[in-house]
Amino acid sequence: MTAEHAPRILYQVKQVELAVRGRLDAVVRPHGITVTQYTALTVLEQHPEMSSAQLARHAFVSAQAMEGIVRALEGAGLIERARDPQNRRRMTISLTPAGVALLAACRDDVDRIEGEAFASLSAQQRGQLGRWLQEARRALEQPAAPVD
Amino acid sequence: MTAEHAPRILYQVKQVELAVRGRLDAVVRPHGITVTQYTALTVLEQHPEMSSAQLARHAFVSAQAMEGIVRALEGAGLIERARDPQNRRRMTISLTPAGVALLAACRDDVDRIEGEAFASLSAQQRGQLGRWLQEARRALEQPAAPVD
DNA sequence: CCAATATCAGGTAGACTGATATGT
DNA sequence: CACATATCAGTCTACCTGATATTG
Repeated sequence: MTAEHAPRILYQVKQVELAVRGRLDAVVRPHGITVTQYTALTVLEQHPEMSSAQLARHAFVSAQAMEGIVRALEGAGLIERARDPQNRRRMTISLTPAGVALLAACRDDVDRIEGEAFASLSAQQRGQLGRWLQEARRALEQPAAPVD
Repeated sequence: MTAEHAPRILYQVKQVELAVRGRLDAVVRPHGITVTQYTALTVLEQHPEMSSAQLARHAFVSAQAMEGIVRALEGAGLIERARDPQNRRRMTISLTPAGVALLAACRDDVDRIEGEAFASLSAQQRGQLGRWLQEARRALEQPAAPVD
């Protein structure tokens, strides 16, 4: 009845993301990249050999937007692209040794932020949280049945 | 031993945020605002009478960055600012009827996205998830004890 | 004088739409 | 010819740093 409007879980997700962004920026900026570029690197770490177009769909942005990010990472020598022999229009992206090294250099600092964020949760609870979030992303990934 | 690097929870949070952004954009863009501006409105809904500087700290961005967002919302007639009689340097922000109406107009669509994202979770599990995320934000908010 | 707030100015990054070239 | 991919160009939003005025 009262228009109290309890915060949504999506609101909480956004709030955590906002809180993390600044901390992450402080970690990755000294390495010369932005948080967005770092995120793209971590996606490539999880999903090797993606193309820029696949990466764009994965991040729910336009191919042109991802192109800019990929070009920046390529210019910095953190990734390299090669024509896919199977599909000559595709360029498969892979991390260079420098890219792998950058991720390794950030790993401890990022783990520390994660540890801080979820300090009060047991390993089991963290697993549960991760699975719920993974399921949420999966659910949002597939386009909703058109209401039409 | 193997450098398998299981995805972090922070990675999952970011992935959900990426997935939500596009969906949210489709909801709020027809109302003439951006996702960032919408987020600021929802923060004001949860925390009335904040100043732009407070809003900036809440979102972990600079006062100047939030100024631009606030000015856009003010220009669109969704918020209004008034000098705080207690502190004449502060401008307290409040939602206008138009701002309240915009949030109301988006509510069902956003609830639908949230329902989709967490369809597989019980009400109890959603409560647990929300509390864990709220705790994570709170933990990240307070600056870590300087390692020094 | 110092701290906080608001705000101007200029710069970069990341997102968009539109258009083009090429390969399947 | 349709579709996917890569990429150029222009524009807008959202962030940044630096500087300034005002108030506490």
